[in-house]
Amino acid sequence: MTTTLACPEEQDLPYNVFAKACPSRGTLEHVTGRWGGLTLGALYEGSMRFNELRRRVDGVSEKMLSQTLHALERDGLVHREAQPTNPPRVDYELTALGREVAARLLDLIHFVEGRMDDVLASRDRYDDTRGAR
Amino acid sequence: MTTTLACPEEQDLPYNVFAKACPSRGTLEHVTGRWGGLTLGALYEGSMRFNELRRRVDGVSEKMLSQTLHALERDGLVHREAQPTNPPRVDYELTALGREVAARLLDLIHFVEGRMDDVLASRDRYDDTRGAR
DNA sequence: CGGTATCCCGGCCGATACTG
DNA sequence: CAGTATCGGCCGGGATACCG
Repeated sequence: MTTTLACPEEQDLPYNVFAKACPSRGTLEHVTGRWGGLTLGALYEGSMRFNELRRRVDGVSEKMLSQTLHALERDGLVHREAQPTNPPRVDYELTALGREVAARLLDLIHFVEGRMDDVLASRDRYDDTRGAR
Repeated sequence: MTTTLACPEEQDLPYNVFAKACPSRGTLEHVTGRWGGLTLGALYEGSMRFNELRRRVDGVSEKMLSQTLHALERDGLVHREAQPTNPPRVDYELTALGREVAARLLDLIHFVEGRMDDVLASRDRYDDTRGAR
């Protein structure tokens, strides 16, 4: 690298996702993974039960939702509250840290949703010029 | 859903990532995918050449970087500028749209990096109580 | 340098069945 | 309802070889 650092807040932290071995890369993958992002986004609306969450995150299987929730709970982003009733009732909710992460994620999600027309138009142009080949 | 909508800017757009078939989900996966996010983050620092990018995004293979760049270019987030010199020189840079996406992504990335100590502490607690089982 | 083509393995993930 | 267990397909993605 030369001296250019256009990045507005280039931090000098011990963690750096760009490094292969940095644990932050793993957490980022939990957060931005196929189901992690949608799960955090759904829980931002409020506490939810397992099957409620399953319906909200269209297409997720029981197994993947379970795995995803475990990973997020382990990272301290989701809190699991089980009531020993019968039938059992378990509620999932974001922790304070989870809410901060989810807010940033939703900002990204909403932005992308809002610009999908541009994206689809770009795809058409790309496919027209390159696909003709 | 009931009436609770805690989400601050619940939009009424034609695109909704939570729906399985929505194209925005695909774009979001390009953006937040394993290599997509890091590639956009790296390019936020400025225009870069292929191998420069490869070195910056530690661990990415030629094949995956190539695939990732194609997907991002198709979605209109990255612009590819090839100069027909010899040896060839190709520069990649973010489009205006790409910069906006990358800025939001970096906000998330930096936040996660900054809170990794909390995350790692949470993991230790989780593994202590649950792993003992 | 800046890629593409091919091979192939591991693990992501869905489907199904079962438990408390 | 809220999961776990197990199986198997498929494809993400690394390694290698090759091209302009």
